[in-house]
Amino acid sequence: MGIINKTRYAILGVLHEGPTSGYEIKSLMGRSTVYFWRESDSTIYPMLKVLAMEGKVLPKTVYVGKKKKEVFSITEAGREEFKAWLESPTGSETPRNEFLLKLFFVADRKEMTRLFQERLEKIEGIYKEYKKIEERLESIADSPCKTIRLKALGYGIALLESEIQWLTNEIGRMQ
Amino acid sequence: MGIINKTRYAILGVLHEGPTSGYEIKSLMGRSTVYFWRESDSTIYPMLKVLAMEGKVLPKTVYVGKKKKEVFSITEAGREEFKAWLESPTGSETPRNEFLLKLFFVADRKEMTRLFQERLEKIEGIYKEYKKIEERLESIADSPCKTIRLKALGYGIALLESEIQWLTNEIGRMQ
DNA sequence: GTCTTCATGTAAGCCGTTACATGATTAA
DNA sequence: TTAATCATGTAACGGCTTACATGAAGAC
Repeated sequence: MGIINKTRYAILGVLHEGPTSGYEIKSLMGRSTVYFWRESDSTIYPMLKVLAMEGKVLPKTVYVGKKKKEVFSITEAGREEFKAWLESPTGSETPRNEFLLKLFFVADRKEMTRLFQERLEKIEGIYKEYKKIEERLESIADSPCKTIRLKALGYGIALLESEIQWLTNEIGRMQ
Repeated sequence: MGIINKTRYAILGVLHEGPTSGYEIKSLMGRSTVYFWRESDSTIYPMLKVLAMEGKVLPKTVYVGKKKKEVFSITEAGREEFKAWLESPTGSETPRNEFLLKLFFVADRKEMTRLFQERLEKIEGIYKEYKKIEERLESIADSPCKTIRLKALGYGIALLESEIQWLTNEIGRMQ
């Protein structure tokens, strides 16, 4: 029951900040939300059409030089739906974490250490990416949006840091 | 391509520790893996049949009193597949975290604080559950399995603790 | 001229959830 | 005797991923 598909909110969220084309949404997500919200290539264009039919977004054909683009802007109805989603209780993610599943079944310390090491390497990579994004964000001009984004990013970074610390500590102790 | 469906490993993992019926797997998962690996009601029985056809598990009809049960035990082939999975590189979870998506789009501090509060309440609930499970685990007899499970649980607890701390700190600062 | 990026889609197929179904046993 | 738990499934639908398709503009 109820709406399961949340691609619409991700799209409305991007459009909330200004008119954008499907392609731009795609590449923007590839640069920003990938780590916590990934959309497959093929989801965005059809969803934009659905949203347009529902009157939540307004399409407009725009020419950049000779290139044609469909640029979508959010409508009042779209804003309302987006706001309602933001304020609605957040559904829990479907708990499917393969790493934790393995951890649960692991039978000896050696295998556990290997799992921890693998995990550590992975999240250290993500941590570095986050730090890069943070640097880029810090270099742009001040704005309320910037402050909030930095806080959101800081949240992710803080969690990664404590995980890295725990894992490093544990791996060290096990050897 | 490749195998996406990991229900099989969750099942093999349970059977790895001893013969079990579909119903028992279901209820055991409901008590233990729910927080990081949820299987829907209807996935387990069909998967057991598939695994039986593949020769990874061996079904056996057992009577408990007058009650009929299908009890499955893992075969050598099943053990091998399970071990191969445990040792294979862990695929990253599909990143779809609605909370972080909202956090990314949130436009003002008030809404952000509300999000943090909602999140805090939720993970405090999970934290309590984890602590209960930990207590139960600590009370049973010592075994290598127990030590490892406790460690895995400790991992989850440590992460939750640092998240709770961060959120509490941040909410306090914002008011 | 060729490669990359921009730009927009369709189609097949698997995966998973929800709802639907059934029936026996045991505890209250 | 009624509710809960044990016990085992089927079917429909929607969501998401992968692969497939197409074509223009600009960079090198």
